[in-house]
Amino acid sequence: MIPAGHADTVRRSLAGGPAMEDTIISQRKAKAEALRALGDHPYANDFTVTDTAEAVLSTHAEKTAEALEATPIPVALGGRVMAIRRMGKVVFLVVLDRSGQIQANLFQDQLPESDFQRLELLDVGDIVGVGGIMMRTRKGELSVKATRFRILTKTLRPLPEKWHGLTDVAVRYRQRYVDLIVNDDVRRTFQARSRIVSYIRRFFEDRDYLEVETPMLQSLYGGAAARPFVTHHNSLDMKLYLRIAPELNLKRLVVGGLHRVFELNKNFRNEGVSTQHNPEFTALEFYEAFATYEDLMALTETLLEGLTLHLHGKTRIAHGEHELEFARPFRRLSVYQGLIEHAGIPADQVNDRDVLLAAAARLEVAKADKMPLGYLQMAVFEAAAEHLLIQPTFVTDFPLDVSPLSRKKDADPRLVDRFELYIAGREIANAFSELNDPVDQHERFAAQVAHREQGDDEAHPMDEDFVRALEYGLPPTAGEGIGIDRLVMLMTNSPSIRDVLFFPLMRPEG
RNA sequence: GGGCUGUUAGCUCAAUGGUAGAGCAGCGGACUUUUAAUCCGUUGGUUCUGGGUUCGAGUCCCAGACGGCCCA
Repeated sequence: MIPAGHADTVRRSLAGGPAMEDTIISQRKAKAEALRALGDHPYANDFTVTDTAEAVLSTHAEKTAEALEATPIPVALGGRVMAIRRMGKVVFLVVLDRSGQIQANLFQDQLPESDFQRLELLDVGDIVGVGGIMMRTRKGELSVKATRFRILTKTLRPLPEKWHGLTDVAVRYRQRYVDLIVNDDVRRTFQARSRIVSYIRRFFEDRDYLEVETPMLQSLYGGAAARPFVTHHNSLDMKLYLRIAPELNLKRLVVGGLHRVFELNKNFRNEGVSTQHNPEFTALEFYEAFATYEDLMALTETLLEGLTLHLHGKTRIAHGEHELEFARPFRRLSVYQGLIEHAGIPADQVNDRDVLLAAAARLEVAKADKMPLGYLQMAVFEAAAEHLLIQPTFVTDFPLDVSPLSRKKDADPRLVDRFELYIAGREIANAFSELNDPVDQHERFAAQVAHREQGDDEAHPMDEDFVRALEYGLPPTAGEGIGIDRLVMLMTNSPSIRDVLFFPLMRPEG
């Protein structure tokens, strides 16, 4: 039995603290000390785990109780106790490991006496090691008949209630470790995220792309229309920006002869927080020399169709109230077509400022009168069409104004060879044939600087070194960025970006 | 930034302006095939924080903190 002195310590602590949480913690600390008194380390690391729950359950799924008894199958599992059902001389545990849950059956007459006694010091949430053989219960549940049992890590805090779990979103995000323990779907979402990232890496590696990493800390930011975070380097005493995109550095690498590169990494944009936005987010960018934006549409279709099949075994998946179909080919819609079809702009007036302004007013677009033509066209397009683009749709042929890094269309220099992929009403990808004319690039930067001087604080800054790189010759190249968080949201049917980020940005706890 | 809304035991939730409760968890006990085990007994509260109104505030008012939803 447990020495009376230590059992008393446990009981005495019941009289304890003013708050229940403190009482529970002091009770459990007393249990940890009682384990020590019995010669057990309450934070042991010498239990050898040879099996996982999912593997043993699936391997022996077909075996009958008799077969398991005739041919004993030894297993050793380690995991967290999610439930304890005490029946006197038998105790049932639900143990959760990295693969899933399994029941362990602890019969008093199957265990060393000391192991069975340790159950008195066990709480839900503790990490345990269980050794034994596989068996089936009377109800047929494939489970472990324990011949060894140890508490490997004594926990001090109680888990949320087993039935309702943890639902307070603020606590779920701040204490994601608890969320991950008790909410299976959260664990599955992040497992899916990992599979998505790994599939993408393999996809590009298989196509002879080189994965690279370029700086997050930059003395000059660029590659997107966004406001940056600013920081400071102490010993160099210089202002630094967190990158808003890796685009310009990746194109420098293509200039350097790395003709197929991708980077899958973080970007930082100084903007608000919403169900679609986190200031820190993950993006894939890839660049392929001697390719065009048309080639990238085909590549993107292949990537997403393959990814959907890989994850779901089919190309049609549920997302919120919609069903999304990822089978190739995806719909194509030019910006002009969108203005005509969804904003009611007559075909011969898509460049008519007054007609667009009237549409903007009708669609309640703010500050439309101050916008240059291309910005106005996009604002009207987004207000009228964006939310209608549920099935994967390539929006093509963007106005030059809003595309300072894209190649002009040979057939119409007011437009560029660019597309954005919309799915479920949201922008998922942005791609274009790269502008590689250094003189044109310099002029585009100058135009952006002019926009900035007129108050557009998201306008692109001048980057003289990037122009110099182009002067050495960027081969004809197409590049694309894909928002990984938003892609994971689509693939895991998650309504908020916070559901696919382990630790979304939060204000500090009060 | 604006509007609406939430915060009560470790967790999930109740409570006409009138003694803050339940279930789960915890603690004591019974129980050798349970499955949200069951049964008996029982502990536990800065009602987010600070003011105010009131004989009396979890509840009404004001301010603040931290969330959520919608809008910009």
